[in-house]
Amino acid sequence: MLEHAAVSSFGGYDGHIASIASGARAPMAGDTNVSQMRLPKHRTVFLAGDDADRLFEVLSGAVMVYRILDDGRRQVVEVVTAGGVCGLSVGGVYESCCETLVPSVLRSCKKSELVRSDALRMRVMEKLQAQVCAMHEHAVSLGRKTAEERVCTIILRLGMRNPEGTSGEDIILPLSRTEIADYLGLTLETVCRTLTDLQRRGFIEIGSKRSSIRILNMRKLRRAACVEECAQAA
Amino acid sequence: MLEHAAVSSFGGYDGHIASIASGARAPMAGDTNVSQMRLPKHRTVFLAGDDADRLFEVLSGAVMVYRILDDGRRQVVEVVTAGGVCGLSVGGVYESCCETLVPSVLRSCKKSELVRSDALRMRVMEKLQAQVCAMHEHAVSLGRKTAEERVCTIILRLGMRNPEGTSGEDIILPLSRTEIADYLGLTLETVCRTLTDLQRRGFIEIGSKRSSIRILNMRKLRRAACVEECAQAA
DNA sequence: CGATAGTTTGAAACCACTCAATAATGGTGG
DNA sequence: CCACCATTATTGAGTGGTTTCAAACTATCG
Repeated sequence: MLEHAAVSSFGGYDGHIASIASGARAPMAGDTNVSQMRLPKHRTVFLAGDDADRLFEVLSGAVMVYRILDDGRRQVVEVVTAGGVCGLSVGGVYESCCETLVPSVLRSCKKSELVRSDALRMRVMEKLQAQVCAMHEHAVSLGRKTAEERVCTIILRLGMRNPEGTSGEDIILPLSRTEIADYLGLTLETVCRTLTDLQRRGFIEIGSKRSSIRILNMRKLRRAACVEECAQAA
Repeated sequence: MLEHAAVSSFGGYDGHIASIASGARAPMAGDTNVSQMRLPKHRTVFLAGDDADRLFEVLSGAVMVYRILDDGRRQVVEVVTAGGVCGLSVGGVYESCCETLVPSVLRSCKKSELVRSDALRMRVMEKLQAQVCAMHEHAVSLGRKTAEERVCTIILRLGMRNPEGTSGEDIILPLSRTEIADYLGLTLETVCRTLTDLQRRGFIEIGSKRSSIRILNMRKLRRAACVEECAQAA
């Protein structure tokens, strides 16, 4: 069935992980210095206001980090896939919420480990660098791109595993329309309309399962996304 | 004259540093592993496309990191003040441009130093954490806040050195209207109009030098900024 | 004191949002 | 397996906040 599937897209790779359902909240690893957990989709990893004593590494799957304003507006500030980290904070508590988008495996460790373990620190720092760069990209989208450019950009990013120019392979979106909207700073209606329009113009084809998208014309999509060619696959 | 002055605001503190004018571009530290430079305002530190072999620490002053799209749209993705770092990259070249906003002192080092020096790595990592959190805030502004909320937010941030609730002290903006606009994802006209409106309503007072602003009603400004109280001064 | 860059203000246009209704999907239980 | 329900997605019409284009105004510097 896999109504949600591989994410890779945002920088790592992924596999389908059967979820082991648990409570309504990710089991916190008490005082264990390092622990690993397998979470089903849409499981809260941490909430704004929680003690920010742990750092999380996404081993597989994907999570989103988001904030909610008093009046309910939500902004997904980061989508973290395999290879990324989350759970940073400046004060003693998390300032954002975090939940899985798809079944995911996370490793968490106490932040005090960062001071102790050189290997961990090295790893985290490299991931942080990549994530800062990704946030810059995101800021450009949010600040200066039109709705269409933003939607094209996220499609390209989610489809990045595809070989260059290989229009045609299906991309499974790990995000719902609402989540895409909250990530792109748009409304879900605008996201829908834009997707429909891109399909009408032959850029993409939306699958019958709405979470799958096929790129029909990579060149047009790239142009419409307004991204400078930069990141080449390692 | 100090038409541009203390920045502090974004997390560090600042002093006025007499600039030593040099060429049109910051002198690159050749192959020196670590070097320090004092730059006047509006000096380019690096450009998108440059070899990304160096990392920069802002010792005093402030810089902005920005991108320019093909059609000229610009987005300031980050304002880095004393204590912050810039110059990260995923590939071999910088993807953004960076220039000083005010006279600043920067220390740069070869990225290979990161692997070698444990102290440096530790320091950079901590700064990166804070900057990721700041980027999250910024993403909320760009994605979900109205023009007025964004402008109020940046004023508060630029005035953060002020003791809680001390409305009345002058804040010197290190950014021009255009730069504020490019940082907030707005046009300079909207920034102007919004500032004027905030003044008309008694939230702030704009100095005769347009780069200085006085907060008249901190409570109203906070409410209008739509920020949850979070970061308390250390 | 004139020139230039930066800022402010105005009027009209447009993109994205809001509100609202319909359609499709996915899961549940008979 | 199919009917039913809740959720998610799509489409439409009208509004509004921001942008765009244009013109004045103000500082700053030689």
